[in-house]
Amino acid sequence: MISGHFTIENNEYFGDFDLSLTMNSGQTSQPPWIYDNSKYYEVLKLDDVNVLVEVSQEGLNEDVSVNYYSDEDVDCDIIRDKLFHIFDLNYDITEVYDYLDNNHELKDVYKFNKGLRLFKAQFPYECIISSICSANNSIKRWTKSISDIRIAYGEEVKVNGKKYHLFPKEEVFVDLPDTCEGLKAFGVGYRSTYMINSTEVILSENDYHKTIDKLSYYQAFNKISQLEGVGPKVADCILLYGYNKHEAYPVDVWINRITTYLYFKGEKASNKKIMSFAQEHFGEYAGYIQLYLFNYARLSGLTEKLKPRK
DNA sequence: ACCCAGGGTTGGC
DNA sequence: GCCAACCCTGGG
Repeated sequence: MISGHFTIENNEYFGDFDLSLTMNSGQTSQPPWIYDNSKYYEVLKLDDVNVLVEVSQEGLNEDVSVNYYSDEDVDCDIIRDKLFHIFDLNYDITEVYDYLDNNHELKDVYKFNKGLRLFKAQFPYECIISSICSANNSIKRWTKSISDIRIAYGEEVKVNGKKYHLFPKEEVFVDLPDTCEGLKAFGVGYRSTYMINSTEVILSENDYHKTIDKLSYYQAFNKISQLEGVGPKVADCILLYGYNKHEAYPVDVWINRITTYLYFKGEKASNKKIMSFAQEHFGEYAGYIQLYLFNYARLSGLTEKLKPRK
């Protein structure tokens, strides 16, 4: 067993980063990593080598401490690159801060989101399944389903006597015992057929993920929407968290209420209308603004205020 | 015991 | 475009 350590310092990225806030903000890319004794654990697959990372940070913009463990030799720059990708640390987020500052509707938003970043999936596929699972579901429930599926079917890595799991690959997923029925044991309900059928479509293409990567946001949206269980909201989540397309603006009930409250004087608007408004108005900042508005509403008490009265 | 809601999508009209 | 139905767990 090989192990090593490095840190990510604040001056290596632009803007703010808060690991815990990012990890626990309910983004549909994946469940939060395993949390134990103030540290987060996840298995990364790097050039086909499994590496367990142990990541911690004392608070906003503090040094991020990374310990890693693997059976094979790994270059710690590759681990660093992967972590930068997952937490979107290559992105100069101060552009978003400036945008918020210069738009009076969004003035209060930043102070509830200090250090919040996109929490991107290691593999687009895990994001697709997580996002399908999140539809008409609660955060608590879909994250448990996904975690349990990983433990049951994902590749296992053992470090210091403890077991960790990757998300299963497409090939494993379609071959699950009893496929759809078996999946239901994890509390995913009717979404199990969506998951399996979509996986089959992905596998039937030559390199599905690479194809999506190369497409523009708009083209990618149309293609990903063809998957079963993927409507407009889930499609945008997948594009944002799975394929790093920042123009996506996933519209759920809350984003609908918040956007109409801030920009439509509270008048009712369809999700479709809100989506196209956001893309024209926010452009490449749409994804972050959606993330920040959702979290802002959760933390500021705005959700209570916007709940419809019966 | 019953009812409701959860970061929606589907299929029917 | 609008509307009911979909599974299932946790909480009133």
